[in-house]
Amino acid sequence: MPVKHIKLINYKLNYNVILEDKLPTFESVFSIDCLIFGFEAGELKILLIERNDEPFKDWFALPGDIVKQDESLDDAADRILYELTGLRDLQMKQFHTFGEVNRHPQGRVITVGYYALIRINGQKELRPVTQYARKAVWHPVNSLPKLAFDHTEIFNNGFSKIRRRLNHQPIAFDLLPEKFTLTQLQGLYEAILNKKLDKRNFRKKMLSYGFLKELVEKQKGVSYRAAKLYKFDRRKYAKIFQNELTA
Amino acid sequence: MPVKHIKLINYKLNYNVILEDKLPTFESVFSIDCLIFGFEAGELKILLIERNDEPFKDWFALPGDIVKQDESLDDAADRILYELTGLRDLQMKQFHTFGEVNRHPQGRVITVGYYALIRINGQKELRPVTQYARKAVWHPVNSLPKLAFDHTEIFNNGFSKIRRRLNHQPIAFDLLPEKFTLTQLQGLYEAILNKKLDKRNFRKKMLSYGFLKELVEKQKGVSYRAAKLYKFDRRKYAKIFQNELTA
DNA sequence: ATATAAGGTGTGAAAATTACACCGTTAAAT
DNA sequence: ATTTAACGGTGTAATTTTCACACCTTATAT
Repeated sequence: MPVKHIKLINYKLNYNVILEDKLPTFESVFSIDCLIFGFEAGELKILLIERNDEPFKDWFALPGDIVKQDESLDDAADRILYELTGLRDLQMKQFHTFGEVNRHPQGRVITVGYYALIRINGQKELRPVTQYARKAVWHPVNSLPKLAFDHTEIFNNGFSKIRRRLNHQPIAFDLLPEKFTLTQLQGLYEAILNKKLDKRNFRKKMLSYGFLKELVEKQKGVSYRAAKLYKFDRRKYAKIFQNELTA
Repeated sequence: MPVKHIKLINYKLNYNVILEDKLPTFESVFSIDCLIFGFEAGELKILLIERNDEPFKDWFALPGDIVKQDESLDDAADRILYELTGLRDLQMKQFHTFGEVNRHPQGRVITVGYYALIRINGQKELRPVTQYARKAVWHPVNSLPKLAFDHTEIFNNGFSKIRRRLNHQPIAFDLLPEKFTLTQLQGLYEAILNKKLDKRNFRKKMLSYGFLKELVEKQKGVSYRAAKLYKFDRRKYAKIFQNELTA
């Protein structure tokens, strides 16, 4: 839900007026929008900012901004995400570029969508560096509010790509703590794919890949039998993947 | 091989001089580059233009140009391909956006890569509408010359994506004539994947999908037993695909 | 001790994948 | 008429992968 709903209902109507009155327009720029997924309390979430400026002041939006003249897209993505959320060093990847003529009210803006999957770390604070984002928050993907601009479309496009990628690449591990249980892993797959999976088949298959390292350590602080912890072994994965490529 | 090799060896050295002397520079623009695949004489080919202007005059390049202020990326892709090659109505799709700072000598150019797979039609002439391309030619992917700008990288990126897509989507049929034999289809798969496939398994599998329509008509003009012709049945495919999605 | 909550395990049926070789048909060349 | 070159077309068995399915075990809290 938009943060200030009543005000915003009138927003579209006053659009052109507002723009002509107050906002700068520009000829043609690139921007980046970031789709950052996290996993917390069994739920898949994305990172949104609350906008502090027109247009779409007070709306939720994907963290995004304009690419500078002298930075590559990849560099811009890193900088922008940092400025808007305080998060750094994420290794985002681009998934699609959105170039409809009127997708942005202030001018021609072509935006490149980037995504990353990360661990939500209770410690790490989300604090925007610029004033342009009032704050950054994690929001469950299952109940997203209306987003500014065409960000809902961008989200849908990126999410469906990630869903497909999940079956081919080990992207899920980026969302989990370094040490995790198989049940946690399964819960994550279920959250992304939005369907139940069979426990025995899931475990059999995951272990059969051979890139999970079983740890001696066990889960702690649970009021039931503690589960074994596992790690994702990047080295083993690289070997397996390499073989697949050369086969 | 570049068209005028000797001249071009010195090109990079003289680069800045040339630019400062003659060429316009610009702040920041979007462009489109098109990767158009065709299949002819058992070989996979892409469409290249021979550049008529600096920079990279006389080099081969992917058909590409700058997006106008008032056209969407998809529309721009259609227009640009038409202007440079005379081809129309292709239904291209974007595959990646290239945004390194110095990828273009004249200024900051971020380019969106689009691809399409089409039938090479002996009848249809390739004739560029603008002078900026001297001509457009089909070139086998297995012996590409050095390309202008970072177009070799763009080609590699797009080609590897198409290769992967081949196993999930029926994109091959766009490259064949409407009526084709199973041997032709197999040859195409082999050309794209760059490996031999087993004839019996290939036919079994293709037919098992249920989206090929066997025609009464047979191949003509061959000096050996004529093969059955098949058509790709989009309606059946849509049904099958729909079921997969809803399952 | 007992209740609770999740951990952890195996088998059989069905489907998909892989490897593999020969005869048939046609047209052109002799 | 015969031969030759070139491709068309077909089936089976072994292996691997996928899928459906249910119960006992273990740790903790009461």
